[in-house]
Amino acid sequence: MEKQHNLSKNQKIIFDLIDKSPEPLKAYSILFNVQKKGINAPLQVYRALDKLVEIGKIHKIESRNAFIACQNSSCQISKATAFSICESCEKVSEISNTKLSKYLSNFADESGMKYSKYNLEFFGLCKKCKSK
Amino acid sequence: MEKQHNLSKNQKIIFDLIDKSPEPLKAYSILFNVQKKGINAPLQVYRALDKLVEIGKIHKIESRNAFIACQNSSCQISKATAFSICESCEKVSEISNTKLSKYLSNFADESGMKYSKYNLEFFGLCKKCKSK
DNA sequence: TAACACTATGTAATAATATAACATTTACAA
DNA sequence: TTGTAAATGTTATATTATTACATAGTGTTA
Ligand SMILES: [Zn+2]
Ligand SMILES: [Zn+2]
Ligand SMILES: [Zn+2]
Ligand SMILES: [Zn+2]
Repeated sequence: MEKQHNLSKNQKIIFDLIDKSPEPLKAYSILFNVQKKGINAPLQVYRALDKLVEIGKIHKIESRNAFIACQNSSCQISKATAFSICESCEKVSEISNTKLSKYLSNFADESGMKYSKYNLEFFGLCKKCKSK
Repeated sequence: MEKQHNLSKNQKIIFDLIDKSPEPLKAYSILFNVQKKGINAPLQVYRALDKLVEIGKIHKIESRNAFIACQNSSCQISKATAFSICESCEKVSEISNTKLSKYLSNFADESGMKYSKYNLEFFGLCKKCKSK
């Protein structure tokens, strides 16, 4: 059973915006978009983002400093994320591939490190951009 | 045969600093450290970093906004990078694992996307920090 | 040599991303 | 109702990165 998180007011406003967006959103673009709803300061945005990331409702695309809603039913795998990023049009998608996530979640090397989390970003050209 | 890159003056200064460092360095920490060598402005640092990343002498740790020297003999695989990051002591190592890099380099899914590059960051506790 | 293209440098200003510090309020359980 | 954790509001500031413009070096070729 998945834990239920009742989003607070700011968290809900910001999640809804990200969830509706077809592309990853940056913090200050979010701020600009929610100012009409009474969220005035960067910190209010970053606090909501932090929480939403923590509970797996959104993910941060590290190479882009942008945030995207989880596509895997409120990510049971927020500690195991993989994305594809088109370097031409900047389209970003979350990859849900059982084999891949199993392979990486079980990955171990000789370092003696215990890995509890990973983030993977693939780059390339999407179908559309390839055919241009 | 690997292409030879003759580093320019600023590139060399900045590469040497990163290469000697036991930990990833941030751009402004680099700037601070090279001011005695006549590099005065952020842009001088960022330009050198961009070039060094491009030719694979260093890598950017995206989740930390920091830079580390390539550990794989001037990375033939600067387009296929993997790191382990200790969330306690922040130790970062480059992972060289042939199976892993083969697996990821050959990864394809149904999206029709052609992946030419990836970056993977594993998080966890290093040996030292685990035993505390 | 001269003309050209390309890479690198220097400098100032500014943009974009993120956090610190502090005061207050809300949710909710003991 | 008292305690506590989570969330909010606000101001200021820190950190990371780029724009714009001027100049200088490097190597190639006419
Ligand atoms: Zn997800
Ligand atoms: Zn595309
Ligand atoms: Zn490398
Ligand atoms: Zn450690």
